[in-house]
Amino acid sequence: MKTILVIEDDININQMISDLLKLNDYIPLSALSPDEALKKLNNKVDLILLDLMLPKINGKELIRDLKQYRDIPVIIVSAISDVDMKVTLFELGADDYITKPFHNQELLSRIKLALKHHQKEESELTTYKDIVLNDKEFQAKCQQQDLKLSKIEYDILKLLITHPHQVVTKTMFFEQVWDDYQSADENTLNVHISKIRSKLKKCNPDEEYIETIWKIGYKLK
Amino acid sequence: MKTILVIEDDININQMISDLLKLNDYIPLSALSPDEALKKLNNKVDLILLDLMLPKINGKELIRDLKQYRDIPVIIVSAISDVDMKVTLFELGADDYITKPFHNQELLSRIKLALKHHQKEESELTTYKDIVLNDKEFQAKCQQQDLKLSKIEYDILKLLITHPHQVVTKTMFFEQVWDDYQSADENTLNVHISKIRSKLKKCNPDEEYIETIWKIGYKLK
DNA sequence: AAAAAGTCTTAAAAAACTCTTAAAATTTTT
DNA sequence: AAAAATTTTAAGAGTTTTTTAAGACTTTTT
Repeated sequence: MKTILVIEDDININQMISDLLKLNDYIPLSALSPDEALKKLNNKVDLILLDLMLPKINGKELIRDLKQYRDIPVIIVSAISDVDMKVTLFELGADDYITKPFHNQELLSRIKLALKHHQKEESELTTYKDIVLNDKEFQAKCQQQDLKLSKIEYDILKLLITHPHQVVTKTMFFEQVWDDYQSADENTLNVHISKIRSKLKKCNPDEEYIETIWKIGYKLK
Repeated sequence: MKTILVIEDDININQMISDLLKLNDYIPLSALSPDEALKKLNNKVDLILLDLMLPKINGKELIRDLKQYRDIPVIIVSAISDVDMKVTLFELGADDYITKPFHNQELLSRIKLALKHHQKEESELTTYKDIVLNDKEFQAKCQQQDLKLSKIEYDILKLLITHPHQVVTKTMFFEQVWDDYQSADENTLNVHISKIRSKLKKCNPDEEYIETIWKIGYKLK
């Protein structure tokens, strides 16, 4: 169930959109002003429908503020067909727009599409607890801090995170992390695990991540 | 004046759209079938309006064929509101879609938007921090000063700048900068990076631009 | 409870990779 | 065809990563 924040000052339109969303298995949240919208962001919000209410509010600023906290897809609902403004909104991070009056089906389509797009982008990240691996940037973070892993350390952690709760055997490490697993030494693996643990501990001393499975391997707990 | 190829098997609708485009200072080209469309691509075409005519034609294949030749923005005109299909079309390179029946103004807006988006991507300027690449003049500037890069150096920097914050792997460099990436030598890449760095440092000694990602490649930080 | 086997941590050695510089080879321009 | 510019090759210095090794520690087995 996805939660959608509807930012629209006309209480009737807001109600209408909310009802439509509810009918289609979304959880609507209403906000009649930008301030109210920012407060509602404390809830889990998966997508934002934003009426620009021009010229009352500054769309640029609002989108920046909305996106600052978390990367939530934003669809602009706009009465005007001012294309230049739309371009600017896109540049700022609006993901799509729809002009009033619109067909309900059209709105629902664009919502579904934006959610799928966003999900796809998120899927490029690998996460476990507060650890986030970003392959594109080759960056491992824990508690938003950079972990500064070497390539082998990164590969080892990645293998663990892509097998959450499962035991990753030593053989699996040797096969996947080292090209030539014949020459692999268990001690070497130990040392790398130890280093990863100490780096994780520096970031978050209260959490234990890697569990030793005696004689077999390691797993994330 | 932008040329728009209208692919739509219903001759009346095709005519109607073409008239609308002509009234709004576009040059319409009509195609009633995929085959005809591909032939018309010999003309200068800036944008494609594609009616899916489902299930008669395979949208996936057609978009791939249309885009293969040149990267032209494609807007899907669709009678159905099959969102999953739309997602696939997006993945294949459709840039936007509009569902029938649509308002003329809405169609024109989306065309204008797609053209702008595309132009922006194609536009000559690529920037990162105080580095500016100008493809048309083949000139790289930093702090307004000319960097005097060679072709390979320019290509390397361009590849980095078009992937900000992402790691550009050595393989990516070899594939994109050198035609034959088999013969590529890592040492050669090192030397070019070194030269780019020294030229950047001359321009702006206080900034570090290119970060080495050990065993993987480089990235802009 | 002692011995054996396995694991952890640390530091140092070894290996792998990168950087810079200069000279050789190639390509482009004059 | 010579000159200029670019690209590649090569080599040594420098850096980072990976492995090795040793002693302390933990779990399992006897």
